[in-house]
Amino acid sequence: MLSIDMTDALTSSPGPALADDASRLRLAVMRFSRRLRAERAVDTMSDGQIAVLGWLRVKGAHTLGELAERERVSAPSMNRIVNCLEESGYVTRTPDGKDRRKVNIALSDAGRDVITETARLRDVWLESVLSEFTPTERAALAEAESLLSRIAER
Amino acid sequence: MLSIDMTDALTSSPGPALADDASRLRLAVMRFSRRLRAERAVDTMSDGQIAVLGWLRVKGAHTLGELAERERVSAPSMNRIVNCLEESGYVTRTPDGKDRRKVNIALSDAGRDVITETARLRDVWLESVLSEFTPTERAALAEAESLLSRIAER
DNA sequence: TATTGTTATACTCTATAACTATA
DNA sequence: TATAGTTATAGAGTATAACAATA
Repeated sequence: MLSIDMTDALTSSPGPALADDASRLRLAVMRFSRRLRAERAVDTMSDGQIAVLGWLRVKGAHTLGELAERERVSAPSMNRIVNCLEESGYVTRTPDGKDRRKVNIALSDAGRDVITETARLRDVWLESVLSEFTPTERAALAEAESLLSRIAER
Repeated sequence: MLSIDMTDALTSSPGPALADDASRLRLAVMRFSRRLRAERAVDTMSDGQIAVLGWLRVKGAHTLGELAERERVSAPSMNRIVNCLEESGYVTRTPDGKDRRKVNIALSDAGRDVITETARLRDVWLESVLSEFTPTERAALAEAESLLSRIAER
């Protein structure tokens, strides 16, 4: 039977070490996301709503299907998120001129304001934690952010 | 040493850069966790169940309250998770000898088998992604795993 | 007929409040 | 009275299936 050394770091060799690294990374990310969720009780926007507004702010208008694919949720789930945002006046729906089946979803002025402020509020806790880290550790987390995003897009 | 894109990097100065880093890290982790969730359709165990079995395997028996605190969920939520695991025969409940209010939850033999196999299945995808990364990138992710765990424990 | 978006419905996970048993 | 665990209930988020409009 295999005995796996839990102290192993990531190595360039394949096998048990790699499987263990994958497992540890998965568990760490899941715990982290739950911890982050525990900090969001102060505001009223869901993870999905904030992710969509943040994405629209950076990348501009997208169709519902594009947003669903981007956030890795089903079309009905994304529709529900967009409905909430529209009711709040944070996004607008505009039928596409060329393909009238499509609907372009864009950030309103109110949406732009609220994503800036809400994201700030949600980040207060994480920011305070990061401020206590060393520059080296923060650089490592910046690197990780990039790598995690790359993995998530696969 | 790590190669870091300075337009994205965490810097040692406080202020907007730090807030932006926190925001980006948060969004990346949330997307990653959703992506990971999408890979679990093949099996029937929830994130919480897997996290608990994995923790019990490494750390041995714990009370319900300890597990709830560890996983950052409420006691009723953890109770529900443990109920499912007990019905499946993967954990056992044993009243504590010294304080009869407490209940020790321990991995059964079947639980030990299933966590080993299930974790392996769930890690197949992530492992295949990691195998295509460079040793430097994988070292960065190992470092991130440690840092994310530290943050989650705050 | 295929695709985009939407609605209807049900399921999972989570939390708060209330309850039981023990300290 | 306080604490550990459990039960009852409700809310948020998600998915699949079915439907409508357009290509």
